[in-house]
Amino acid sequence: MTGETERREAAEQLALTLVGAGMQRMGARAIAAFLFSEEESLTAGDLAQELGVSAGSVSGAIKMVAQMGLIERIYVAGSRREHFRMRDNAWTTLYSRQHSVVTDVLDAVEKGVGAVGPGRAHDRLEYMRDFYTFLINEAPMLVERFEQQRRGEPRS
Amino acid sequence: MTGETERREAAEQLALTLVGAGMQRMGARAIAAFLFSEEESLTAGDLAQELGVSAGSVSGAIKMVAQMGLIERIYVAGSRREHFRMRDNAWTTLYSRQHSVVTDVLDAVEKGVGAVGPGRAHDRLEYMRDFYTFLINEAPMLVERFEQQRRGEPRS
DNA sequence: CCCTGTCTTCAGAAATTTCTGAACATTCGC
DNA sequence: GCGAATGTTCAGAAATTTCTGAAGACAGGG
Repeated sequence: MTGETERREAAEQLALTLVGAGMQRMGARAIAAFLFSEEESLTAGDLAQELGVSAGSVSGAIKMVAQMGLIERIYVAGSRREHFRMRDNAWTTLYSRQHSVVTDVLDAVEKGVGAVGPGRAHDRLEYMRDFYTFLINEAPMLVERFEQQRRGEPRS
Repeated sequence: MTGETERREAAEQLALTLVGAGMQRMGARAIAAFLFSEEESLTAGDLAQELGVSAGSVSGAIKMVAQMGLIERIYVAGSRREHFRMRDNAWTTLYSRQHSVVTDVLDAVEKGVGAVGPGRAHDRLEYMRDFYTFLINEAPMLVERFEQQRRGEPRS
């Protein structure tokens, strides 16, 4: 049975790598806390205590990760607080959502294709457009395939 | 025939969306400049002029995008300057490289799996590990598939 | 060897992001 | 409706990132 300290350190370590991957600090710490928690759900107060930060920071972090689709609110009878838990499909959802940023890029590329005449730049832009379009089309199938595969071999 | 101003604006616009996608500002502006350039290659000086920034900034930006595998140095006879050009497979390369950050995350998750006993946290960590492992395995095939498909229908 | 053109490094300035804390809003039980 | 518990907002402080400019390193021609 491993210690509480070790668990927290592993959580902080994961948060750091998520920051390295582009996520914002407090959001990363929050999602790591959810991921590593043995509780069914956490409240804003729980998080503030676990992370040692102000209520304001927690409010912002929760809004962010909820917006990303990683956590959801659940209703707990007899509690006035807002309880949140990590969604089961959080990571596949996150992967699918990257699409919104990819479509933004794609829009900008399309504008570029329209803004330059034939030539090297035009060719490069077309290539980029084609690849990102391909990714957007393929991602849902990829996720689907993962879920099927996982259903196939349910437990380790 | 579209104007120079329009081309620059489209480039800056794309740079901004890349920043939104997590890339650093000057690196994004540099890669956009390469993408939109009609020249075969650009030098640090060209970039400094095109972007209106200092030589120091350009040096850092070039190092960054070269490190990402998006541009490569080419040797131009009779020129003492270092010429760079965007690699043909820049975007597929970039996609494949994301793996290094994904593997970092994966390492942290592995540590987490080891650090918690059986329970909810353990299950969540395993799920996350399985999904990211799946992605890492699938990505090369995805890129391969794109390239094959593109070879099939060469030009629009 | 020196000189010139080119690129890199790095300390500090500037800009941006992130966090806090306190005031305010909301909700629910009574 | 009132009061207590909980959550949100926002202005400013703190921390971090990014850019610049000047000094220095390096390479090649003469």
